[in-house]
Amino acid sequence: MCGRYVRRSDKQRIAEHFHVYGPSVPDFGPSWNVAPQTFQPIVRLNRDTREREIVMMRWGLIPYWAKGPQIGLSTINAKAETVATAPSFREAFKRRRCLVPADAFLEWQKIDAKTKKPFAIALKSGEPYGFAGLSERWHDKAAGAELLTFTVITTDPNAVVEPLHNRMPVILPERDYSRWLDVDSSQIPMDLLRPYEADQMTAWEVDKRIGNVRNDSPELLEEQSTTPKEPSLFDDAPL
DNA sequence: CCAGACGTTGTT
DNA sequence: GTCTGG
DNA sequence: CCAGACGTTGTT
DNA sequence: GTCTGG
Repeated sequence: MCGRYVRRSDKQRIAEHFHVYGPSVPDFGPSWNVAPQTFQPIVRLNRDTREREIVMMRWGLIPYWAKGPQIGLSTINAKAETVATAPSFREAFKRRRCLVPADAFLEWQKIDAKTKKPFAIALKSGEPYGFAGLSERWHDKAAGAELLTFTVITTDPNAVVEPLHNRMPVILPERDYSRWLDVDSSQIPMDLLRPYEADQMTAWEVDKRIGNVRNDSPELLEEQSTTPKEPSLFDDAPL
């Protein structure tokens, strides 16, 4: 599964990698430990211009029909096996596919009942990558505002992840970005929902304190962009 | 997903 | 053990 | 017909 | 909004 990830790319780097050229959200810095319920940048097609754009959304998808935001606490992931038919995801899968920029995802390997080791999994190339994501717009009647949320699709682990965990996020190769984002097409890109090529990935154990890093709240994003506090997460990365 | 709290009364 | 906040 | 769920992971 | 269970 994917309950945490690393995004060391700032807005500029993301715009370059995902070829986003148009107007976009305010600047933001990296997040070294992205947690559910925080606002993160995603890439999607602008509904009017059909150009790629970066939008900030909250992690934990709330279907447009939800009566309350509660369901968003358990929809940080969507299973590839059921995403086309599940009531909470099927409409978004057809019409609101997006890419979630990341540089690594974190998995805690279970050693025994009370011990677990955190690992980071990234591309050997060190390039950023995109999770296959879905987004929704939910009308919060209480707050009288629209809330944008997203989820990350999961699939079976590849050979790199299998020793660590029984699920992994769907990561899309660059060549498939366009097809995934093209929500106008009547062709549903189901074939893209598969484990990433293991030969191109690497995993390494990270410091236990990764779980204590709290530098990705919306309030801190602006501060981070000027004074980033970078944990040594990538120091040992065999990239 | 993890980390951290897990309580009450009264006062602002 | 279980819930909440991030 | 209405009421209630709609989700994932991991743990028991 | 739509499906399932009763």
